[in-house]
Amino acid sequence: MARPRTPLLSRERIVTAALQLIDAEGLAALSTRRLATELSVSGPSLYNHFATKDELLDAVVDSVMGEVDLSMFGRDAPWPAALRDWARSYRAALAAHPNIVPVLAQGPGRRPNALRLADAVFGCLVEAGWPRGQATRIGALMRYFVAGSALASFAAGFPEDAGVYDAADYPHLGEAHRLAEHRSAIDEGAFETGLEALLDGLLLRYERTVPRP
Amino acid sequence: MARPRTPLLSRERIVTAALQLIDAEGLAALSTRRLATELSVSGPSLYNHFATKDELLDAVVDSVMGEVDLSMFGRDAPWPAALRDWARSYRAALAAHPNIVPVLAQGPGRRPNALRLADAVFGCLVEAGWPRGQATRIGALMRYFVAGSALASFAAGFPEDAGVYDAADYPHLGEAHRLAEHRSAIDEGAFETGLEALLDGLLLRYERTVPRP
DNA sequence: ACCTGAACACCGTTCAAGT
DNA sequence: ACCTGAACACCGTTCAAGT
Repeated sequence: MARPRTPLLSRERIVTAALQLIDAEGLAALSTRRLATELSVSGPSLYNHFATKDELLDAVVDSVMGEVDLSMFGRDAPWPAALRDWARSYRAALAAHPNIVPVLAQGPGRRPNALRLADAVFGCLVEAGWPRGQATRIGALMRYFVAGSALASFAAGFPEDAGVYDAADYPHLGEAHRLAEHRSAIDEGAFETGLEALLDGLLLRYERTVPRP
Repeated sequence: MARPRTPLLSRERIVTAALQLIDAEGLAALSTRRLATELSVSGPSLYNHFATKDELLDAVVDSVMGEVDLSMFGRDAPWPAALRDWARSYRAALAAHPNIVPVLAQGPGRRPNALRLADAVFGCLVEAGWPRGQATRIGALMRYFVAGSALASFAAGFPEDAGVYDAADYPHLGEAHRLAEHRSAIDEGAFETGLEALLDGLLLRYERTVPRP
């Protein structure tokens, strides 16, 4: 067939299909050939739109970042409230696509939405009176916490069969096999507890170090 | 040659070589064939010791977990101090092997060292008077923070060329290209700031909710 | 510019064969 | 029990060829 009159593919169509595949079958299921098949196209076609598979994955991550709400930073709410809302929105975006989270390891890179996000958080903190160095650190540590909560989903990995938890080896884990029953509730609770602790701790530091306006 | 008198391989030798390869050249460089070559052995030999590549990766992660110091939990230090020491040791272990961090996504699974670690933290908190539900959450959220700090190394991904940060697009990131210069210092500072904030916040909660002994 | 089929070097894994 | 070579189905990517 060669080149069609109207292009069969676009970066956007490819990214959408890739994310769907990753969501449905996991990161390992995403091969360029499989993805091409899903798009009714031959394997090498993708290389007209992305130079490498890594570049495609980068775009997929950035599309997830694009789902994160940043509007709370434009409403001059107090910074802890804005940070709380943003962290929840960020976590919700990652939790909706858990299989992509390991790819976050590459850092913000050149992804426009990731940079927009970093910019918004940093701007909010500086405007609130945080010194720029502190604002950088706080932006980073909030990202740590959110990314970690999406990556290291705690309950998810505990085997469900009680036999694993030999009492002699793990004296305190006797009921850990029950965790799997309500894993998402535990992750949610741990996230909320950690978020509040983090904000409380940061507020203490703020009162100690930032002069009143 | 077939079977040698004394085995050429062992799980331990394979895990050590795999971690070395991952540290030196990244996760993508670890193929079963490449690893086998590194061990002067033919590809399929590994399957006498691990059922799949995933099982091997699991063992590699657990060996890193084995580097985490847990001795602070046996010294009846106050729980915030023990948690602080443990978090630092945990982070140091992951920072020493950053390329393996994405694999943590699989959760503690059946990895004995990961389970031992979860057990120690949980036990310390329960002994300090935290209700079991809270202790579970706190163990999880501490892991989130540490895993996230190793995964989402904030500064690492910022491109070094200033041209990326068009002032119109990212009004607050004008100096972000300088981050790369001292990325590890920033990550370290963000981790320490977050850790203190987290512990301060948890201590507040402790004083509010846990009755004095 | 954008798609195709053929091709290259490389995967993870299975299996029969050897000792 | 533990290693080997051969084989299978599958990768990411390149490239010349087509419109």
